[in-house]
Formats: sequence, C-alpha cells, structure tokens
Amino acid sequence: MPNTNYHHGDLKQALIIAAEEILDEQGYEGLTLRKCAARAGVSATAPSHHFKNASNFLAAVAAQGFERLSSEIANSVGKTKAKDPKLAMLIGKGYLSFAKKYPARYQLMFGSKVDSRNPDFHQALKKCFNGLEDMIREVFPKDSERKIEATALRMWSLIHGFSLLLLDQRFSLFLENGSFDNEEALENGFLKTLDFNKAR
Amino acid sequence: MPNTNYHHGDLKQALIIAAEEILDEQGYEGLTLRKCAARAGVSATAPSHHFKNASNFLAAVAAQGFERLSSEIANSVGKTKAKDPKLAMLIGKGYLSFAKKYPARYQLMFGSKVDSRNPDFHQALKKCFNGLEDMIREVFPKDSERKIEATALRMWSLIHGFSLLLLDQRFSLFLENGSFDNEEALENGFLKTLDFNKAR
DNA sequence: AACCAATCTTTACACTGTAAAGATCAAGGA
DNA sequence: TCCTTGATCTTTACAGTGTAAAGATTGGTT
Repeated sequence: MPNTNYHHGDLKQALIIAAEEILDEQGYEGLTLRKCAARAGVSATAPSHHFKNASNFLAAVAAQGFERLSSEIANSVGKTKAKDPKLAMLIGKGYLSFAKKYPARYQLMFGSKVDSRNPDFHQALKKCFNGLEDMIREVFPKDSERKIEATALRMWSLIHGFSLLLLDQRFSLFLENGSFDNEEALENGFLKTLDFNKAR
Repeated sequence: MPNTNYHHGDLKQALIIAAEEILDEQGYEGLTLRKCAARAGVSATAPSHHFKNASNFLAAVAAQGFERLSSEIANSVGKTKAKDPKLAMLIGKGYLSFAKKYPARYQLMFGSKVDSRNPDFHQALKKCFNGLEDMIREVFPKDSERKIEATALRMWSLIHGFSLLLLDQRFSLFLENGSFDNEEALENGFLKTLDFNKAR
C-alpha cells in the first residue's frame, strides 16, 4: 500500500502556514525549521527540497506577511477618499493593527533572519510600498514621482519606527516615568499626528 | 606556578569588547557566545559566571552601544544652538552615522536577542532618549512635558525607521526602479526633511 | 512495462547555549 | 602560618539547531 508520508500535496504552503502558527503561538524566537516540519507532519530535512535554506524559507513566510499587511491597510482605509484628512491616520491604524495582532510575524518580516534577496519577498514588499505610494499620489497628484516616493518613505519610516518601539517594549520607559498613562494613550497620541502634509 | 587562565581580571568587559569586534567583523548573525569567549581567551562556559544567560549578555553589549550612540549624536550636534534650524538634521546625521558605521551593533541594540529588561540596557536607552528630549525642550521651552515626549518619540521613530530600512537593504527597490540615483541621494533627501516643527 | 524525476526519510555532523561538577586561585581570619 | 571560603574558570555533557549526503518511495511519462 502507498505510504501517505510521501508526496504531501502542497508541503510548501503547509510549511508556511505552520510557521505562521508557531510564530503566533510561540513568538519570534520560538520559530525553528524543525518545528515547522514537525507540524506539517514531515521529517526535519523535508523543507530543504522546497527551500534552499532556512532564511529563504523565512523570506517566503515574510512575503505572505506583507500580503496580509497590504490587505489590513486596505481594510482600515476602506472607501476613505483622498481628500479626507483622516487618510494618513487610517493607514497608520491599519499598519499598527497588523503589527499588534501578529507581532512575531511583523518581527520576522523586518528581522535579519530572512533572505531579503528572495524574489517573492521582494515583490510582496514592493507591492505593499507601492500601495502607499498610490494613495499619496491621489492626495498630491501634482507632486513629482520623486517627491511621492520620498513622502511614502517618510510615512513608512515613521509608522514602522513607532511600531517597533511599541512592540519591542523598549520604550516602556514612556509608561513608567513618562507622561503617558497607558499604551493606548501613547498610540492614540501618535496616530493623531499622522498627516501627509507634514511628511512631504 | 599559577595558571594565568584563572582570574582573568576584567572578563566581563573583555567579553563585551569581543562581542563588538565580532559584530563589526562578522555581522549580526555571526555573533555567538562561544566566539566571544574564545576571543577573550576563556572557555565556552566562562561567561555564565558574569551573565545570567546569552540575552542578558547581549543586553550589556547593547547598553554599551547606546552609550556610543549618545556620544555620536552629541558629536554631530556639537555646539549648535537650539535656534539653529539645522539642529534636527544634525541629530539625524549623527544617528545615521552611527547606524552606518556599526550596522551590526545597531541591529543588536534594536533586535530581539537582547533581554530588554536588563537594568543597564534600560538605563542606557533611557539616557539616550532623554538626551533627545533635552534638545527638544531647549527648542520649545514652552511645550508641555507630554508634548516634548511625543515629539521626541516621533523624531526617534522617523530616524529609526529610516535607518532600519536603509540598513536592511529591504528598500533597495528605491534604487532599482525608484527616483533616487544612489543611497547618498536618498539619505540626503531624507536628512533635509528633518524638522522639529513638523514633528510636533 | 520500465524508467525517471520529484518528493520524502534516515543518518550524520558541526555548531549552538547552558547545566553540573570539579579545579584553581586570592584573600582573610584562626 | 595555615586553611577555609568564595569567586572564577575548566571540563564534561546534553538537548536542540540547520543542513549535507545518500537511500527509499511514488506518480507520471515515454
């Protein structure tokens, strides 16, 4: 009789999903290749037939993360018009929402374990960034491409930097001796400042 | 005769220096506890008598990194007066200068390997951030503490986010199909936008 | 029907952090 | 002076990591 262990079906995607689950359950440092293989029901070396190495595999996981980040931002923005002054804030809200819901995935996406030369990864990141550019282009249709690019970069830097500092808990000092009562106050204060006009 | 291997003298500091050297030479992923021990001339388990575990050791290394970052910023700012509109730009320049000179140390400082609860680490980070607050306070002496804190946080987020995106080479797409000719143009463009007034 | 390429397993290895127990040394009190 | 004590380092050992190499299984193709 045929041994069902062979020819899994879609091991590649199964491994990626396993990685996401482990990230969500055990955090960024808890993720290992062997655990992913075990969860997918295959041996420790099976992934090597689908990914060149671990950092390449993680790049695929990160790519899927960027896909999700893109849709999370799209959800948050909804049908908000370009003229709406809340647009930038909603983008930030969507971004932060993802980072807080999937902190470990987010860490992976911007961490040093992934091979950032991976084509899938590169494409997903680019798509995500281009989405931001598109929205800015709608707001400032007369701006040059270079200026739009620069504005998008600054917006992203700002939100990304804030997210990291929030997640890393490196800035718990804000809540200790600082002027902010809790994390939500800190976050809301930040979101209110998001403004495309300030960024360009 | 006495065995010189015992009682190193100041192994604690020697290990930290070894870590910095290895970071600079072999990058963030190249750093291991055993390599540090070997470079300091002791056995692999010797560090355990000075640091509870690896992430605690790395926190000490990161703390020293923040000390250096503080002085790098101070150097860049020099005797620039609070009124000088270039102040924010100079801070960013100092920050970026450190990140580019010691990319691996920078990665460690904001990476997930360090135990951010380490007191030394926490203090060094706080000192660094307070330095930024102090400069902003001089520029806007009438602002509330909460506002100064929020401004400092946004400035840091912005610079930090940009530094990461620059170092990770995740945004090489800027230089591929983007409007920026090279990394220097991208960096200069960013530095020019740094402005305290925009950040508060 | 026979082969072949894709897919998975088994085995093995170097390297990681760290726990446990023993060796060495410097210093202080009897 | 001796010898005890605690700090410091070593040796040994172990579980867990990624991955290389070689063998087993399978489904599809000719």
